[in-house]
Amino acid sequence: MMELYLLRQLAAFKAYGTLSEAAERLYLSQPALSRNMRKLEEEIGVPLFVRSRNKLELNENGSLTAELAEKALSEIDSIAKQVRDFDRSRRTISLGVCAPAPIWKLTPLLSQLFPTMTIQTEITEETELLEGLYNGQYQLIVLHFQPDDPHFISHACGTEKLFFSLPPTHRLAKEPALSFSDLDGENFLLMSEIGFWHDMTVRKMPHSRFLIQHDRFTFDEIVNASVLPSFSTDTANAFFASTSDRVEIPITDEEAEVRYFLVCLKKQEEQFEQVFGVL
Amino acid sequence: MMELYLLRQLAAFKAYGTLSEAAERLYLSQPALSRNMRKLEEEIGVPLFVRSRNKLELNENGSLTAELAEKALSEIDSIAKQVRDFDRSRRTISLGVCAPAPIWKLTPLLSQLFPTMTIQTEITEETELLEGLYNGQYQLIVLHFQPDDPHFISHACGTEKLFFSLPPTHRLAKEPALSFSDLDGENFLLMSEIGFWHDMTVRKMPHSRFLIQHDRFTFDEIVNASVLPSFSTDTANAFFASTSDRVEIPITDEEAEVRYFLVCLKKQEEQFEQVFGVL
DNA sequence: AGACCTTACGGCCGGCGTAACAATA
DNA sequence: TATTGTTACGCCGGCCGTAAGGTCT
Repeated sequence: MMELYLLRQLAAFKAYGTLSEAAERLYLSQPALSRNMRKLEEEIGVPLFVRSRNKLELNENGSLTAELAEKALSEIDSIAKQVRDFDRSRRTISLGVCAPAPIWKLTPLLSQLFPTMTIQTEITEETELLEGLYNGQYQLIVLHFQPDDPHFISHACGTEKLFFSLPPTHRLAKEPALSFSDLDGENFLLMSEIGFWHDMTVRKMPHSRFLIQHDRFTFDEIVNASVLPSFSTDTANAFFASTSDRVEIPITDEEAEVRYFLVCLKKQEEQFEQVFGVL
Repeated sequence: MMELYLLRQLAAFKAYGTLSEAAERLYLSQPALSRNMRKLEEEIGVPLFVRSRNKLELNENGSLTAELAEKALSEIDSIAKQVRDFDRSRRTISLGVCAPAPIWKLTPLLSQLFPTMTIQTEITEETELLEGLYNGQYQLIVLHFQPDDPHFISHACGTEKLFFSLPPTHRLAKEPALSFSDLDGENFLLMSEIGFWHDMTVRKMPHSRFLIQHDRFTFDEIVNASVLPSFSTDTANAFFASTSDRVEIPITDEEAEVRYFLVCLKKQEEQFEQVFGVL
């Protein structure tokens, strides 16, 4: 009955070359290691070492054994990790979204409907979302359009409308509505991690520069303390009361208003039907 | 440090369904197994079982663990075998031949030149010999023709000439020479394990039947006690003095005399150059 | 009552460390 | 002399078995 500690010790001997060195690395006395290598040799029943009077080396059998041992050991050692990962994935709902807004509504909802599950969210781009839904990385995704893949099932889960957020002193602050092109060329303050909104604004205002802030608090402070234009959305305002004196001006381009769709694999429809029911 | 006996025990529990049954199969007390399954669970750190008051079942984590364990265990258990096989193959020269005669000369020769090696011989057919030489199953093969594959190196290693062996009373026993066709239709006594000679005689004498004997002693006795024709060869006669009163008549067909060639892989030429030198 | 799992307690075997020795460079 | 490997001896932790108890059918 091949014992694991012998294989570990053999692998260490192969790695470190001498019994003394290997024993030290293994936190083991050197005589113990010497004994155990003999034991392994006897157990397998063929010579694994060439023994000079005070030198020990692996022969071909020993090298082969050590290689096989390394492979088997790494497999054994990975078992616990694989099982833990599997367990965690079983207890986790991974939600991939194309923008932050859907998270604000869906996370509390999912937590309530699946109280034993951990809700994990990730903002990334469309292609990654679709791929991730296929390969099981996400159980649920939110897109800003309705996918037509028959393997998916989807349901509208809210809208979001983008506004310019201008200081009252801005030359266009009195306008009732504006288009992207009206402010194209001005520099904007922008949060990072806003999903597709980033790509959209960059695309619609190719002459503007966007000053990316990674920290929400910093962003708010700079917005209040500067005259740089920025963006806000109806959804964001509903969730986070803002104390700034900024003027919010609707954007007339049709891309400035999006409908979100919550999507899951058809074969997981049953698992999430409650969620779709509530929406 | 994942211990193997725990995985073995888990695999047994999966296989037999209850702790009691598994413990019995493992020659282990049932409480010990119960304890150990708990220990494994704690070591991995996630629940592996669903525990009713007096029932224990694997949950999904447990099933996964058991599967991974089975795989890893079979790998571990095969290590010793793999190493023993490797060691044996290292100490063995496998010689594949197309007929028995070359064995008689080559086996003693190889034993003498490689006194620490075991010489293993096998009679099989041409295609297997060539394939076996390629894939390492044989280090040396003997064919009855010279192969032209550039990966091989070959050297003539003797000839063998086939004779009819007829009782003195046979109607053709006085002929100085005969061809296969002269005796086609008669029933022959034939040894098994004679390699290509079997196919050749069957092919050259399609109307004859061949009475196959697997035992040499039986064959000799029947030859002496019957009037059935059989075969002999010059090489066989040189190695094994025969006491029968049979008449040996040369066979005129050109296929009745063959030249043998010893073949090895070119890249192993060095290892066997002594052998080729002696031939 | 019988089958199953769990907890508690004590024994024992196996792997380890210390010590002492032999050989090489 | 310093380093390496081997042999001898006694300790101790961990795994096991027995015994006893609880739950379900």
